[in-house]
Amino acid sequence: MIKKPITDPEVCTGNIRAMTDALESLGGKWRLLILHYLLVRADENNTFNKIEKDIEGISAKMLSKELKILESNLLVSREVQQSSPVTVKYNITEYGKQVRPVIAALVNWGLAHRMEVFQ
Amino acid sequence: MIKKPITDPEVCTGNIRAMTDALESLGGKWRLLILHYLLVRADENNTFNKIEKDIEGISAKMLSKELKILESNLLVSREVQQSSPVTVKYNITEYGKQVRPVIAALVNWGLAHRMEVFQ
DNA sequence: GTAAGTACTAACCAGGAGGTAACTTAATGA
DNA sequence: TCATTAAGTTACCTCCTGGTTAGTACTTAC
Repeated sequence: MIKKPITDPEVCTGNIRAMTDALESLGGKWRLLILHYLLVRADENNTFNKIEKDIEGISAKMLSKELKILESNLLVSREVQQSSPVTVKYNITEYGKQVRPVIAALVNWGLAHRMEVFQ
Repeated sequence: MIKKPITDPEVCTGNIRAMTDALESLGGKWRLLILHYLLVRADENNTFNKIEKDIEGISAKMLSKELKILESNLLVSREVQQSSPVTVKYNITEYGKQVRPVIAALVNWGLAHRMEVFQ
């Protein structure tokens, strides 16, 4: 029930910009799904192929592209492992873990919405 | 720090579906901005033209389309007022107010992200 | 030498999201 | 009579997202 900060016009325009920023960085079909995947599997050996197989429906092209963007936004780390053949390990960064509340809010809303709309 | 529900594979697939649902219903460039607008101005006289003028950059076409979708998802109410010319009042529903945590999470993340990326 | 595994990349394409501008309908007021 | 206002709608266009299919570079195993 934080009334003042939300209704204050100045804070509001800041909030709108913040939300636009967030939608820009986290929007799209795959980005939050990838982050969710890596969040649940932090510190596991999340290689490119493993992620591609586990996230239903994603193509190599999209995975590669989205991982690059997430990496450039410091949300995901990329580590080449000198095995043979060379594998690449992706993990969520400590900073990236801050998306947890966003994902939690969406998951909660999604669960409640399914209840509401489909009885 | 809810570990069990998040790492439990069965709950996880449910979570993924929930998040997909949420992204489907709330995704896109305008929907959350409209909901944010109506959330801040609950019970005000939010007519079509007023919303169109206040939300920077949105066109009548997009506003009309998105409001229809939000209404069909029970997030927004539409009320025709018998003035002349006839005006239409839009408001967020009680159910729609449940998006508040989603918006709050995005706003918080957006603010923090701006700090991180732009120092 | 060839097949398979890993991590991509390139080329091509379709659909849809979203932008722009003009038009509609109905009532009112000058 | 003409302009104005509110709430859309329609037609048209563009660009981006994302899908599909191949192909590349490298290394090891057979």
